[in-house]
Amino acid sequence: MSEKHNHPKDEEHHDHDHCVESALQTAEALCLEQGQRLTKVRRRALELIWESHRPLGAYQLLAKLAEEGFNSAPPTVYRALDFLLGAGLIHKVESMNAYLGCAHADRAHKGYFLICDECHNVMEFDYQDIHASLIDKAKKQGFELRAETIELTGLCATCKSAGEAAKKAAKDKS
Amino acid sequence: MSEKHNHPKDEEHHDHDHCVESALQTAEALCLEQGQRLTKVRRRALELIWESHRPLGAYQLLAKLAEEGFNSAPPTVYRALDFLLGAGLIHKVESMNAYLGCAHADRAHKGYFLICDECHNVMEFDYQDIHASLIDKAKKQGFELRAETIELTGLCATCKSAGEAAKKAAKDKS
DNA sequence: ACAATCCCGTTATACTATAACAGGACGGAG
DNA sequence: CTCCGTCCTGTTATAGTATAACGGGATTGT
Repeated sequence: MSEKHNHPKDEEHHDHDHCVESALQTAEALCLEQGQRLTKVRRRALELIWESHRPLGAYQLLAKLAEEGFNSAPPTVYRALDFLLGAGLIHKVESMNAYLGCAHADRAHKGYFLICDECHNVMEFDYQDIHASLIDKAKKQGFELRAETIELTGLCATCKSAGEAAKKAAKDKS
Repeated sequence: MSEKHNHPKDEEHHDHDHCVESALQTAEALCLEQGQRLTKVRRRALELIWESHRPLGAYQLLAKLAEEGFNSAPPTVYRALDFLLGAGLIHKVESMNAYLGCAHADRAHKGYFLICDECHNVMEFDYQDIHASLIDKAKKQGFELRAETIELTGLCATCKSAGEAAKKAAKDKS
């Protein structure tokens, strides 16, 4: 029910290139299906977002695109981002002003995130029971739900143990 | 378990001045208890946020403060906001870059929001069972939770029925 | 080929937030 | 009371995020 995503450690465990490629394939299929155009900028933007191991800021992405000869003005990147967001191919992490490849673009889902304050890695998880509760809850208020922003921040397991180790070392020293 | 908050319609139903006053009292008590100083700017900022009927942007707040003779440079307002956020007296609505009085500062809670895309009103609700699930979920991943951003956007009951009425009228006309 | 639409280039600007340093107010120790 | 340290504020400058507006070029369907 939960899925690790974009964590550097994962590089050891999976072929990240394959992730990117698969995301691109999904994107192409989706666009074809919906009569949308996955243009060069959009396609490359999506690739770059996926290649990054953590959420990418709009201007970081813009810089990368510029390096490759794309236009370097902000609207370029924001247009691409808007398109990808609209197609459900990426998510915006509101609390970071950053953008992340969507791990489940091929099926209906909502993106819930666990964000580490320390290393800024993000795990996306898909939590159907909470989703159902939220919908139900909103409906009871006569509220028609369109989007959910669920962002949990804190310390990931790795940083937590690193922090505890550092603390212990400092204590031993004193 | 849920509580309407800051909705214009509520003006008919409750004495908003009382809300503001009560929030201020809570704030004073809290600061006293924690040895924090609720200075003039901070106090006035909190009041203005509460007086507003929807989330207030930092620069909107700054403008109001400036009108009243406070310093008009951004750090003034961001410092006040940081303080109030830290004390748990207000929330930041990440998806709007705006700030909202916290309805339950006097007890431990997390702020979950229902945000209307149309009228931009926000209802805060307090949803203990979801909170518990999220904590549990994070813990299972070895993740130590620090903060939660739960923002649901869509159409509130009022705007929904207004929208449907408008649609119907358009249809009748054609 | 034509029109309609969608996409992109470009310039300018709005909006959101923080860095850095100096001075002043406040509270507690002596 | 006064000195000291700390917390708060004033001020200037700048970083970072996002959109408006307009014109031109590409694409698609007819």
